[in-house]
Parts: sequence; structure tokens; C-alpha cells
Amino acid sequence: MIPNNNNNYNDEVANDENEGPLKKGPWTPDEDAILSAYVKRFGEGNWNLVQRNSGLSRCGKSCRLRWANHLRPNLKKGTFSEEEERIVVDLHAKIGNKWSQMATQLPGRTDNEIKNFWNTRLKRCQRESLPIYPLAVLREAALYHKLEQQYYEQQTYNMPPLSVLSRLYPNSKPNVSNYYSAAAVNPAPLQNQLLDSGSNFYTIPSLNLPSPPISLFAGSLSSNSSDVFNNNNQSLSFGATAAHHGFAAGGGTDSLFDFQYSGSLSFNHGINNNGDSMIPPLIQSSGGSSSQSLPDSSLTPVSSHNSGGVDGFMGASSMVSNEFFEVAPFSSPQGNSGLLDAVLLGGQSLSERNKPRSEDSTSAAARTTSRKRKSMVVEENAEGNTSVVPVAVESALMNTGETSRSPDDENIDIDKLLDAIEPHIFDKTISWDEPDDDLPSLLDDFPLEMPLSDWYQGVEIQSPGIETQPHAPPPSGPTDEVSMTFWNLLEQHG
DNA sequence: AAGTCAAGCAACCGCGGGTCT
DNA sequence: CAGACCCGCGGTTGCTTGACT
Repeated sequence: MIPNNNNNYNDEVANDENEGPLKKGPWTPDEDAILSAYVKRFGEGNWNLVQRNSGLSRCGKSCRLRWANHLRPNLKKGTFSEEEERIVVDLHAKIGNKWSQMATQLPGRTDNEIKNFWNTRLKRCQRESLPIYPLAVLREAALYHKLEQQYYEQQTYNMPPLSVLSRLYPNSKPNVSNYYSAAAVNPAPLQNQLLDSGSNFYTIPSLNLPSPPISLFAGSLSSNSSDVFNNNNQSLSFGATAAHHGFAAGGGTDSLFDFQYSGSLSFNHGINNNGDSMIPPLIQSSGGSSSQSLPDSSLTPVSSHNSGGVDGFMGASSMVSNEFFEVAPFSSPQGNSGLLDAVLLGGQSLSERNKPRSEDSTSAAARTTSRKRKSMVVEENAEGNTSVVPVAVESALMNTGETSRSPDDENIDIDKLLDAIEPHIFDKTISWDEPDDDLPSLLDDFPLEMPLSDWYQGVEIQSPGIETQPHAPPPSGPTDEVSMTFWNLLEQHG
């Protein structure tokens, strides 16, 4: 593009630092040369110093943008290849408008370039009534979002990210489906029981049953445990995980089984033992002709978070083969999506259900982030096997005085509870030295081909969002019920 | 040839998180 | 601890270009 110095972009903005007015608008070759020379000499960063040190009448922001999008080396220009387009579409179906994240998967492409490419492509698709996402991508993304949703609804966000698991278990490559699937869902009648990493049930002694609707991790994993889904003893399995209805006040503060898991366990996994997908059929909106329904209410995310995608992200209806389909989106209020967002929103919604309305939601999200990162300890045993164990919260719980509240009690001060608990957790735990958002590694582990399976249709999947009688007294044989659910699944699909 | 319109692209803007002072 | 500063991100704007009438 030939720079035009006569457009109104080129307004000069007063600079109050006596360094002359700041120029706006298209960059000239001379300016590019000055900026390139500057970066070559001083390196990237400190963009606001560019103006002072080079005489360039551009603000730091403008310099950074110009360098990042046009001047830095190894930039790939020109039209997107088919492979690049495939990657963009695939990523967008999963993570929405996370342009910078996409850029990390497309060497030489900038976030701005990808964004422009997507917007152009989106308009073209809409103009020509073409599907924004290929059906295969839609299905794959549907599974992705289902797992993502399970991930947060089960409150398993206290588990380490897959990248950490990979490090802990270098000989195994955690499968994202099994990673999620092994998490227990929808606790209800199981009391005094924990399912360990070897699928064994343990009885927790000395129960004290608080029941605030709070979720804490209560699981374990070990490197020599067997994976109950694929019998691969190099893989991981998780025992009891989320506790929707309270946590244990067990014995010692460092005991592995200090948590009480008050709920039934069912296993809700995206991939069956044959490797077939459990992706639900697409649901057709009112605009369509045939009727399909979702067998699993859990596929419908929290409604208040479904702002939909203004940009054609899966939250919005999209054209597929001339019919409108909706698939389970998980979209943040900003219209984006991603594992981190899901985690944050999950924690946020959890907190917001129990907090005064006056609290700023961002603080809840921030606290959730913190909680997510800090509620496990990693131990290494004598054999060098690493296990992740929950930390005790009993004493913290006791300190709150919230030990006998009903989960439906709207007056529970959940924040007070969490605030009391968290310091105790933090004292004993480590932070994962991984970035919060390990989506790239997640995507690396994500299977690319996810054929739909008829087998899925007949399987009842409990919604983790629907809690089964939290106040009901535990059945006499909770273990049996859990085992039945679990082993029936194994028998049916194994 | 001139006008119109849409696509593509570059750049700006506001905002938020992190760091520094 | 608060404010300033830096940086990056995503949304938006507006210019250029080329196709079409």
C-alpha cells in the first residue's frame, strides 16, 4: 500500500513532553528504516523510548505495532495457504477470537493478519452462504467444548495442566479425553468413599460433613496406576475428584483422604473404549427442518455466559450444508473461548452463585485463577513415582464456622469460606510453573479425527451441572452404586 | 472514463494485566 | 500501597485497490 500522507490518519497529536508532535497514520519507508535500525541496535521492548532516542515522531504503541506486524524478521506475507486456513478454522472453532494464540501456531503470521484473514473469510462465507466451519471441525470442536465444560463444571481445574502431567509422566502421553473422563462427575450418594487412582474405593474415617456447595479437588494420581479405560498402565487415571457438596474433615491435615466425596460417581468421557467419539449430535435450531436433540443437558453451557460469537465463533449459529446448527459453545462474555476462560468462568459462576451481588466479578475470577493454580501438592515417593495429592482443609473449614450448612442455603458466605480455606491450601502447595493457559499443549493432545459413534446415542450421561439430591441421605451402598455406574460403562464399552 | 461498491489491509483505540517506583 | 508506566490483546476505523456498472 502506498502511504498517503494527506489522509486524516496523519493527524499529529500533541506531545506534552516537548519532543514534538506524534505522527499518526501510515508509516513511510524512512520511518521504517529508523525503527528497524533502532530495534537492531537496542532490541525490542521499551517502545516508548524509541521516540526519545531515535527522533521518530511515533508513540511507543505505534512503534511496537509496526515492528510486530511489518518489520520484524521472518514474517510471512501473502495469502494464506490451505493448510494455514485449516489451522485457523480449526483453532477458531475451539478457542474463538484468540488471535495471538492462533499466531503462535502459525509461524510468520501475526495476530492482526490472522484476524483480518478471519474477518474477511467470515464475510465471504456469510455472503456466499458457506459454512464457516466444516462439519468435521464442528464435531471436533463440540467435543472440545464438551470436555472443556466438563473440565470446569467438575471443578477439576485444580488438576495440573496436561503439560505438567506430561512432565510428571514422561513415558505417557496423556490423552485429553481420558484426562477428563477419569474425573468423577456429579457427586451424590457416595459418602466416606474415595476412588483412588487404581480404581479402588477407600473409606474415609472420621467424617465431618459440611455441605457448602464448594468444590475442591480430592483426587490422586500415580504413575503406576492403570488406566481403566484403555488398560494402558502408562496412562493416567484419576480417582475421586470434584466434591460438589462439601469436602472432608478427615483425620490428619496431610492425609491423602482428608476429603469427603459426597456424591455418586459416573464416568462421563468423550471417547469410548473403542476410540469412538461420544460427540453428541448437533442440535438444530428452529430454522432447520429436521429435529435433533441433545441427549445431555450438560452440553448446554451456562446460559448467562453464552453471548455468542459476533464473529462467527461457534457460539453463534453457523451455516452447515445450508442448515443452521448449533453446537455446544462455551463463550466468555467477551465472545471468546478457551480453556482458561472456561476455568475462570466456572470458578466465577461457582462463586457468584453464593456471593453478594455487589462484588466485582473480576475479583472472583482473579481469585479463582489463584485457586486453580494452588490447590495440589506434588509428592515423590521412594520409587521416584510422583503423585499429586490434595491438601487438607479441615482446619480452615473449622475456622469458618460453616461446617453444617446446607448446600442450598443461599446465605452461605462462600467467599468467607474460601478466604479462610485458601491460606491453608497455599501454605502447602506449589504453583505449576506452566503458563495458565496451556491450550497449545491441549491442542497437541487433541485427536484430530472424531467420528461420530452410534454407540453414544444410547448412553445416558449425567449432567455435572445437575446435582442429584444433595440433601438426600446417602444410600446404604454407595460404593455399589458407583461401581455399577462405572463398571457398567466399562463392560458396555470395553 | 467516471462513479460506485466491496474486499483487503494497516493502523488506531480502549482496556486490562503486569511491573516499577 | 497507590499511581505511573509498559506492553499486549482484541475490536474498530478508515484508506487503498480493484471489479463492476
